[in-house]
Amino acid sequence: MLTPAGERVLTAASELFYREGLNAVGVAAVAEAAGVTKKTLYACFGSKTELTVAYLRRRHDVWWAYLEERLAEADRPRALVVFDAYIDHPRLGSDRGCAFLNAAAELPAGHPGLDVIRRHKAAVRAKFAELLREDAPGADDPERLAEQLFLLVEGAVAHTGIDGDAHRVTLAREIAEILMRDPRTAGTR
Amino acid sequence: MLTPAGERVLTAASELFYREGLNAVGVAAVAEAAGVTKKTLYACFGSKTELTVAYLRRRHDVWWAYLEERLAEADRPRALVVFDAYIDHPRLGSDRGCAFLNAAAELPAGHPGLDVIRRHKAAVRAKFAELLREDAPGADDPERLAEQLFLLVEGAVAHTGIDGDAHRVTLAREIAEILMRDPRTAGTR
DNA sequence: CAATGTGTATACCGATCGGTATACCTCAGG
DNA sequence: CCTGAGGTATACCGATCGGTATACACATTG
Repeated sequence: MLTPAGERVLTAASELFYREGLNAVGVAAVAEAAGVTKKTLYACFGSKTELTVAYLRRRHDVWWAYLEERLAEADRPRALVVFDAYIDHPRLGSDRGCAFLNAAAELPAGHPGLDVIRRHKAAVRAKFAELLREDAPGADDPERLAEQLFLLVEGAVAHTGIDGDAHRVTLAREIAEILMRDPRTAGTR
Repeated sequence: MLTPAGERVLTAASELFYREGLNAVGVAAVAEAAGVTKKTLYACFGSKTELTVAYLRRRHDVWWAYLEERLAEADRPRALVVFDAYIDHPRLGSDRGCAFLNAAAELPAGHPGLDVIRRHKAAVRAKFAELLREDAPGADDPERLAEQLFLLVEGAVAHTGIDGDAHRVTLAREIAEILMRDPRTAGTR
């Protein structure tokens, strides 16, 4: 469990890390933004590496909870809801693109944050497969279609950081619609 | 024109910036890798910002020349060659993903390198449109299909950095093939 | 009451950051 | 011959990096 001060540190870190980048933000800046001393920051997180991991985990948890919420009230087929969740999450900024792809671009090999990122991406991909299996039990190759949808959404959010808006996610959603309608997407010919 | 020493600096910077990230590599490390003093580096490039811009420009030029080379000897439709160029460029590393997306994740707002990145991406997108127009003059909406193919390749190379290999580019190529074959991809219904 | 945990404030550590200064070398071209 | 461009080597600058040390305040809780 995080102390109240630790919670403020994590909130400030999430904001700064996403907006400025991991390497561009020092622990002193995080502490000051949280209204906390460096000592408190290190008492709660131990190191910048662990704070980075906590930031990525929190980001995943928040987005995932929102996704599940949207999925619960959606009608079939639900796979497209994943795109919607990327487009209009109310609290997570999107103008700087995907926080996980951005972090992956900065983290050195072996950084524990990379595992969090890979697990997040694997979870999204697995969710696509789960939704496709449940909503269209007779589909040719749901695993393969899941991989395709995953690729689409990845590409869209990747470019969101350069564009400054999420219009390509909408485009990706349209392509996804086509793929889900067309039996040939399974790659059987 | 660059002096021989300047050329070595740019080569070393390209390698290091791509492998380690822009913010993780200091000018001293670049100079040492190039076998050059910092003074020479600054005589040639003036600042790390300008060196970064030169790195991005060079990266675009090298890849673009390779793309044109592949396109010249390809048969129609040539749009898929863009995917191939991403998959197997012999000299540019691909295990760290797209150098431009990675750089965009690190550069602060207002950095001149961002313009180089946007121009690079716009050039790729325009090349798709050009190829589609020339190879399939009767197509419904080549601009829209170009946008879709662009999105696919962007997504694939974005994830290449996390995967460590380019297998998703191959997947994107397969989806592109489907889209190019199907008249519905123009989004007319 | 005392003790523990959570916090503040401040100063410090060695290392590295981007960038500059001084002094010397070397070699091609007028 | 000699000048100037393109180098090298080294030392330095103030700022910031991640991380630690010392000392004090204020609660809750046993």
